[in-house]
Amino acid sequence: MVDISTCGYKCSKTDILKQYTFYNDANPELQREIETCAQRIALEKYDFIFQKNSRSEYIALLGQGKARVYVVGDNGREVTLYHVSPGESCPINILSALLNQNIPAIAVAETESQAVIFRASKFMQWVAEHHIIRQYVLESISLRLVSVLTLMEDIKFRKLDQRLAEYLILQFSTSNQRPPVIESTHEKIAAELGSAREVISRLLGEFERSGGIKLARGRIILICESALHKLVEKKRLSKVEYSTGEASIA
Amino acid sequence: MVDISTCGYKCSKTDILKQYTFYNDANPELQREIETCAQRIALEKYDFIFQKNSRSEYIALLGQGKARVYVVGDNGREVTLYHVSPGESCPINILSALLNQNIPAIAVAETESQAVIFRASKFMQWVAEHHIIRQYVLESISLRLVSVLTLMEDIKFRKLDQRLAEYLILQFSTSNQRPPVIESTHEKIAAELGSAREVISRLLGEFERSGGIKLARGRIILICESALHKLVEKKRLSKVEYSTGEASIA
DNA sequence: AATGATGCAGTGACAAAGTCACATAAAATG
DNA sequence: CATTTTATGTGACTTTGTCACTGCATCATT
Repeated sequence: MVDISTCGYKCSKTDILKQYTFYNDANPELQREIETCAQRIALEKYDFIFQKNSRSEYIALLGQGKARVYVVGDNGREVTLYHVSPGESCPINILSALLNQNIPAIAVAETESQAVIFRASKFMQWVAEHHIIRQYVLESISLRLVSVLTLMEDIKFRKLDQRLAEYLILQFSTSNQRPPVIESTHEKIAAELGSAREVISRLLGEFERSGGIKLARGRIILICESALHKLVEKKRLSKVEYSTGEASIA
Repeated sequence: MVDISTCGYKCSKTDILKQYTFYNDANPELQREIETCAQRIALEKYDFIFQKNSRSEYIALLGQGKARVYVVGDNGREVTLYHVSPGESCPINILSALLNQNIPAIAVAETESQAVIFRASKFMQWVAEHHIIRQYVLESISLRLVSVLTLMEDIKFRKLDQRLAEYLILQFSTSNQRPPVIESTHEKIAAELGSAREVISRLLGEFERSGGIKLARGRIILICESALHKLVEKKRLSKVEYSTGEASIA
């Protein structure tokens, strides 16, 4: 656990809160109340934020760092549901805390992180009293619900090589090295995509042989981005053909 | 579209609303307002309730019948996300309507159905003003989020034969015939489980050969329930072993 | 009763992905 | 530099999905 008193940089409660729209849009009175109720916590890399089937009376908002929310199967395989960055929130946390229900997933800090937490009861009161907070909660839930459904579609309907190529392109794009590099293991990539390590290794091997990337231990180097793009585009004729229902609310 | 004026049985707005806890728990004044704002609609079997990427300014509550909410892939394969029965609600509908966002799934009436609808703006107002409504909305969202995550785990981590056997047992248990019968096609079962028809056919063939069921066109007859239970139990040692995180809000 | 149309189920060959049991190799540690 | 840990490679096999069919039951129409 990081000693809070010693960390001065980008670490005050308000610095964290300022990254959240609902705080910025709140009236000064509410802002002051939010500040007062916020408790600071620090997380080290790989700290658990919540565990499956546990309960929490706190809602956490990340100010720095990144969290990964995922589910695990009996065999130890994982599927990453989504990542939470500063300014975002986690509906699993919010809903479970507000309703005091078992948490149906796991969250860990992917990096050293700074956050504030609120008692669920206090937060629920704000949800009741302030349209801004209510809107924020509903929007963040909706956002993640959509992303989880998209993930579901990806997992069921898209080929793994396409998803992997897409993932690599995205990760390369966040690299500041030249040529772009991903510092990760096959194991971690498998957990991201909900696959098995061996399968990822095999596919990466193919990608390497076809000249798109170069593999090294714990590192993937981009050689030819268009080769990866070709993999993603392969078979992607989106069918947008609706049968017309009779009665409908939409 | 069924002619509303001619249907007398179990069809008044209040009959529908009485199946919802938030209505029953509401004060008389709110009850009256809900009744006033509710508009009746009738749905025939296979009517679409909402389409993917459409929008709706209405929130629908089912009073009779059943709806299926699902996603479809390019190849036409489907995954059923959940079913909505009277007294329940659909967070995809609620969230999309309240936030006026694109609907990320499809819903159809599985049977002839009766429902009431509300304008989203009115409903949002109730969410703001009444704790009962707010609680209902959050609870129903949470319920479905958990069920979708459970579905995700099932899809990724459990073998199809186990899921199928479990599904059959559940369906047989709702049959009022002796011996129990499921009136459905392999195609529909595949859509429920997010698999392909051929795969379901194969597995059902195995189940028949091993004496658990008897197959007929559009019909599955239960022969030996314990044979199915054996399939479900096969490999199911739930691992409940937590690694203990350092800092945690739960 | 014969004719087709339609929807449902069965099958065989193959491809994609997951599983298992290893071997090997690169870093990290002492 | 020897040992341990962690990451990766690989082959054999199972499960699931895909494709291209075939056959068969049911229903409606001659």
